[in-house]
Amino acid sequence: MQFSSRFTIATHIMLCIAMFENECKITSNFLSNSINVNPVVVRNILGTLSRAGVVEIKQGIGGAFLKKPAEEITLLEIFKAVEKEEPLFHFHENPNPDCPVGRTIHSVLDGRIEAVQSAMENEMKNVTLFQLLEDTKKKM
Amino acid sequence: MQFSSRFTIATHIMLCIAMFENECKITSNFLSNSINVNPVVVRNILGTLSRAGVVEIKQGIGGAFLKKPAEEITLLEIFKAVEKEEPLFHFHENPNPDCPVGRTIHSVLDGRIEAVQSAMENEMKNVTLFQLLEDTKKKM
DNA sequence: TGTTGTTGTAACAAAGAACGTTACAACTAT
DNA sequence: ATAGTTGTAACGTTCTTTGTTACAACAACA
Repeated sequence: MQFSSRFTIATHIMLCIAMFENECKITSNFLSNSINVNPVVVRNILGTLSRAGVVEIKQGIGGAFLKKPAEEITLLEIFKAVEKEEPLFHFHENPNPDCPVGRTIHSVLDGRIEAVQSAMENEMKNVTLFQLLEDTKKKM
Repeated sequence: MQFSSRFTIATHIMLCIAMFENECKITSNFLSNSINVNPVVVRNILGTLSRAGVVEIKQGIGGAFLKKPAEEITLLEIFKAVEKEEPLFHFHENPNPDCPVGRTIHSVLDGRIEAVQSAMENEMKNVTLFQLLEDTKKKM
């Protein structure tokens, strides 16, 4: 199991916008060239980022811009924009209620699973686009 | 994206063994009845748990047993037994080395991604089968 | 007003993963 | 030998991911 590459692509998109929005027009072609992926893939992901309220896209004329300061955009926001809102773990659906374990497995495990998911999300919440931008500038 | 139900099924299996191994013979049929899933699915997962060294299976005669005390078996061990060893996030493969962002995106993001994965794994490492067993007994 | 460069989206295809199922060889106590 | 198991191969179905073509809708601008 792996998260789809939508997340790393979306992060790449956000970084490019943050880095270049004042230098040139960021079109889906520009982005697809940096990411090396089909422009339609970029446009779709860009669309979800726009609906999530982190970027603004100029229709017709073209161009993408951050809708918030990079300091206020976290990895978690990007992640949630491109991943379906669903529990991280797929639970088997119909454990047998006649078995003591089957009857209780959900209530025993649900909290633990949520804790795992929270741990993951908290880690992502602590990383901002601004930090990634600084890291990128340092490595350029 | 979701982790496959193999993980919750495997945990269900481990809990059943821990709970009943001294009371009755734990066969794939017994387990499939509690979990409500095909016996072959159980046998496959039981096989990976056995290869991971957490259970022992009696061939021919049948029956599954814990190979370590429940206190020493963590959710992480169960998780790793049933999930492929691969990075949690699928990175887009060929970012453009001629773009400053494309050139550095890997080195900027890899560490952050590992931190997310570690956060998840640490959370799982802190839960033992023994704790789940106690929780189950309380709720019975 | 027509042209040009965009975005948004539908439609399709290929590949892989998840899950369920049948079938059967191999094994072991009795 | 029999009966109850496990191990595993072989399918089939469904869903997700990823890439692709095609084209309508849109907005600046000559």
